[in-house]
Amino acid sequence: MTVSPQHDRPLTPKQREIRARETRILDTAHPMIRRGGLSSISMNAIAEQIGVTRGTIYNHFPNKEDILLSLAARAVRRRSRLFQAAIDWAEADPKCGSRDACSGIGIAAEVYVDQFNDDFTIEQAIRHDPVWEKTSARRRDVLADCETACITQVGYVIGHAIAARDLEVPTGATAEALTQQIVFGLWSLVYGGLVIEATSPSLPQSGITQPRQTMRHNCAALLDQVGWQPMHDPAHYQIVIDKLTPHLIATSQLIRNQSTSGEDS
Amino acid sequence: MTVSPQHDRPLTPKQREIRARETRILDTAHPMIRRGGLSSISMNAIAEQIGVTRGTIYNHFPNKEDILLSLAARAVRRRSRLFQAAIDWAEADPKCGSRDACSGIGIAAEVYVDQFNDDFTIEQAIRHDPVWEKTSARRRDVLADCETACITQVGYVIGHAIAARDLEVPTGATAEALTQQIVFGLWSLVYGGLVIEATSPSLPQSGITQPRQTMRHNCAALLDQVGWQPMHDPAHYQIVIDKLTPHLIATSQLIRNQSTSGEDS
DNA sequence: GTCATTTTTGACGGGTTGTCAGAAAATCTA
DNA sequence: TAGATTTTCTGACAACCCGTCAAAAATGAC
Repeated sequence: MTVSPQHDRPLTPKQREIRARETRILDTAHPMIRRGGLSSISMNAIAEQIGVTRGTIYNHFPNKEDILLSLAARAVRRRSRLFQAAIDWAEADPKCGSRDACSGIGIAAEVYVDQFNDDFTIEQAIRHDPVWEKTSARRRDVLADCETACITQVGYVIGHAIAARDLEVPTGATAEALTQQIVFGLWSLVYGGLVIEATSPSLPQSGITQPRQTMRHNCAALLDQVGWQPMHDPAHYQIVIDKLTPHLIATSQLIRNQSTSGEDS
Repeated sequence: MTVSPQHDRPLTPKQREIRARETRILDTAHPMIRRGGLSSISMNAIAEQIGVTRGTIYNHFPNKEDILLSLAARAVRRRSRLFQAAIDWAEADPKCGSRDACSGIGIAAEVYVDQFNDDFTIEQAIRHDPVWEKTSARRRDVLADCETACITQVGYVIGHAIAARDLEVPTGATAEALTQQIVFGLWSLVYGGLVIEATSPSLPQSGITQPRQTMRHNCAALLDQVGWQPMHDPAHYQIVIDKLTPHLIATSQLIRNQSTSGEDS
């Protein structure tokens, strides 16, 4: 917002500094979550840590909530890259079919929650109206686009499954309806399951002792129910998990190390 | 609103007033959500509205978060009563089997979100660590018990289904494992679906145009997959929805009007 | 080196939470 | 009923935090 739209002119040192600071703010805010929880993020603390006054931060973000929203957009981008890694991995292996790619995305979601737990926390935090209502519409749109991209990845896999005849569209139904059902089903099952696991202390008390395994089982049940070939084979599934998980963890490391720069808005 | 007369130890007028105030605080805080959102709840506002100083409120609750937690416990109790209404309704109708009772709980969850939307909001809000970490352990336990009660209701229905042979425990598996799978599956599907519906603006953009219908469809698919008899019949399901929903809405009205007193802790 | 422009500052006003010593009220006792 | 004791309430206080804005400082063009 403080940077004037200069396209051809080389950036002046000051402009460079300002642009870099946007990233620096986010890089500073993010690790605070791990150290002191979400509530430890404050304009004060961020400003102090990067050696600048609060007023300056407000030149970049209109409020704290918008910083959170930007962090959330980053988080979703990371998740999306993990999804893509799973898809690529499955497509590269001739032994893997479309269904494995789909399962792989589920595994990727699990790895994401484990490897980028703070990001997962952020994603949940920004949903809450005290946060949400203060955010700017522009950044909300950016986030929505990131999320749509994630959904699109799942849709892509489903589309390929239909094209490959692994998945039959029932007579009288449309591919869109089927896609909607699967996407929303898996989304609810995985997102809901992981949120419940992360935030419901009464889980073991309620007889849910193995949420992850149960979650996978339920996803498989859903895919079986819509007739996604090949049908669930626990042994094969376990092999996919065992081989894909380390790959995704390595990818996580890669993502984490990569510069967080790029478009932020 | 009036506490049942205690025989052994008559309450002094002052004690009565104090005890009643606990309820009054909650009754005052709750409607603030509808008016100004969650962020409009403040010790200041509550104290002012019931004609007392902030200090007095702190004699009842150690902080704002504990008030929210108490409201959440109330909320879960309301949901539980709605669940029970659905179960009772299904058991009273000879045309309804165990599976209808299970579906009924799902309908009840939908009605709960629609009729007690503020309560649903509260339930989500207290999960967030900035809130959660400030709450007292005692009240957290109370809440956990309320939630366990809800889960137990679902477990009860599943147990009856197994007993009635509507649901077969697969050879090599235990009833506990099957129950866990169904409970966690439905919980994730419904809770996740409703949270996504309520907080994800990118939903239509992502091709999810009918979240509720899709959600029901997926629940039915899950129950079909585990072989819960009778198998899904859209027509019959619709009849259950059409008859049960008004009943549950009426029950909601009843619950809403009923005194919110009782154990609060 | 000058001067217009951009950027940063830091003090200000308004809010919130939680505490606590002292005031007030209620209850008890004689 | 009057005083003593206990309980309860108060309101000021300290410590945060947020967002603004006029004035100061830095920048960079000429």
